[in-house]
Amino acid sequence: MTTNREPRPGDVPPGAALLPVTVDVVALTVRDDALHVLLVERGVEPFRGALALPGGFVLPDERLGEAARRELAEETGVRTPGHLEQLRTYGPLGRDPRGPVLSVAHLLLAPEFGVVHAGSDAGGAAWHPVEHLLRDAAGHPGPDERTGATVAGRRLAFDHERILADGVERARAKLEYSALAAAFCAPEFTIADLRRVYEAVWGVRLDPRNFSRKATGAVGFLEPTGATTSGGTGRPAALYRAARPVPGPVPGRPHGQDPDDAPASVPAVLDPPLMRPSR
Amino acid sequence: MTTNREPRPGDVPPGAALLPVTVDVVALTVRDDALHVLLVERGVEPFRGALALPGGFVLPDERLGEAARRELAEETGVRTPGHLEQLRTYGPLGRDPRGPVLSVAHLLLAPEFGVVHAGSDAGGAAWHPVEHLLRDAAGHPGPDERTGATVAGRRLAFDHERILADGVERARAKLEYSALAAAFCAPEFTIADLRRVYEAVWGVRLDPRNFSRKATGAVGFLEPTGATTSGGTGRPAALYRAARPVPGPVPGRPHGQDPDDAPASVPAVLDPPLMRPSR
DNA sequence: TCCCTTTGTTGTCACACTGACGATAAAGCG
DNA sequence: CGCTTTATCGTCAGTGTGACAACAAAGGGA
Repeated sequence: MTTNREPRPGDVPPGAALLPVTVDVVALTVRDDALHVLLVERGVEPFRGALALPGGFVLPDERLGEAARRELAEETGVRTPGHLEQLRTYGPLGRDPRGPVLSVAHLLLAPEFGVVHAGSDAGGAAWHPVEHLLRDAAGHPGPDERTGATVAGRRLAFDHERILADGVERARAKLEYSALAAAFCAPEFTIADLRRVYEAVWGVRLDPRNFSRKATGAVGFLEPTGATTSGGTGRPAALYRAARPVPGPVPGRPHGQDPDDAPASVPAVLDPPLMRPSR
Repeated sequence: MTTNREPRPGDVPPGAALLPVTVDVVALTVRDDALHVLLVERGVEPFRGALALPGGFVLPDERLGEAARRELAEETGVRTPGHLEQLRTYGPLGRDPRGPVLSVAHLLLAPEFGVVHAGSDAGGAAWHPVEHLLRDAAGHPGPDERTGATVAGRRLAFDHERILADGVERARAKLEYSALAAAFCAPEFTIADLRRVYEAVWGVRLDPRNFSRKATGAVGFLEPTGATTSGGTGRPAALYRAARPVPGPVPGRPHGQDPDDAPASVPAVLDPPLMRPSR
């Protein structure tokens, strides 16, 4: 619909700023019943050696969502699955010692994927439990306080701690009123798998009986496959997959879609919502 | 915490894009029991003569929220009141015929304010009913279909129609679980004033008796002043003001704050939420 | 002055949803 | 074959909700 050429100086009023733009990705997954975030160790200044969200500069003629997927692929070595959406824009002042930089943060919710290789300017990507990284910010109290503390107070580069907090809060909120929890699961999953996702993201324990009633009762959420699990301990569980989003736009309700982002794999609105406890 | 100098070419990797960045503002108010948006008529190409959201290029050493307030002031002639928050970032491709431009959209919820003068590059700002501007996008059906249609199909410049739709949807959603409806009202208001805000934004009719029960029952929402209205027709109504936000951060719940944005006048989370009907 | 209209506020009631928890079903394991 | 483990169904009291009756408190006109 329009040309994709470089902006010419004549297009922009004199005095307007031309800003370097980066994308940073809060990639979340559920691993060992705990919420984890993908972090890289910075190999260049500033913040060399510190942990940071994967990300980097947007290239010319590149869309924001493309840039996020590309940076993620470059720094993990794999083409990442999952649901990607824009989170919020930070800056341009007071966040990078090199000068004004605008960062468009994105949020990725995905089943756990293996990290293959260390990128060019980052010393390896790895999953880190978010609980240890958000001790001071207005996070949840946490289910249990371990005595043998790990790397509790490790600080992230730039303003990435705040971006992480915003991303986690967005994920927690979205589980309430959207079907996005399935983005953390394999294509087929049990109600218990889904419940463990909610428990890990919210940091609470949920009653399996009440959760099953609400999850299967919500319209447009789950679709039984007919198959069941086998081989594990205990009674086999029915397998479900995420329900396909409704074809036409719902009249009264929002669609919860980001048309600019990647074609969403798990969208739609949850009705009735699954609210967080302790209201 | 850092220097505010211009980015030097050496700071940015070769190949990274320097992008012009604009802010656009979806300024919403309730006027005559209908949701209105502030639009300007463009005085320069592209889209000269078309209606557009107020906005413009970010200046160097300027924060995003500051730029939004400044552009609003330049194009309306008044220092705008109300709650300002970041909405979403659009672009950089396919939205401006002059080339790639990043737009960080903002949302302003405010009581109606008079527009004073036409800005330098905009031919006058004015309030426009949103209902006429969002006929095709997944908007609500609308309370009644007038026969004598006004400027129903008028198209907005750039991708501003989509930004407007996103802003309206954000406002509709936020009324459910936040105390932001008071941002549309004068400092002191009645329950009926507040109900008319909800009815205008959601495009529905609400039962005054049930609404009164829920609004006064929600914690951290309303604070009675003790005074009542007088002079109008009917029984006088009690006056309220928005409750002050809680001092410390709530442990379990998000604060709903945007620390980068202007010091919010009306924040906090609504408990229990006031849900939109027709679930 | 006395209705009458208008608007705000309190109450009532049936229904749906929720959390707590008992009971049952269906596997593997010794 | 009981025992453990996990999944699933039922029950029941408490609570929020929509629909609606009833009452309260002003102004306006005959």
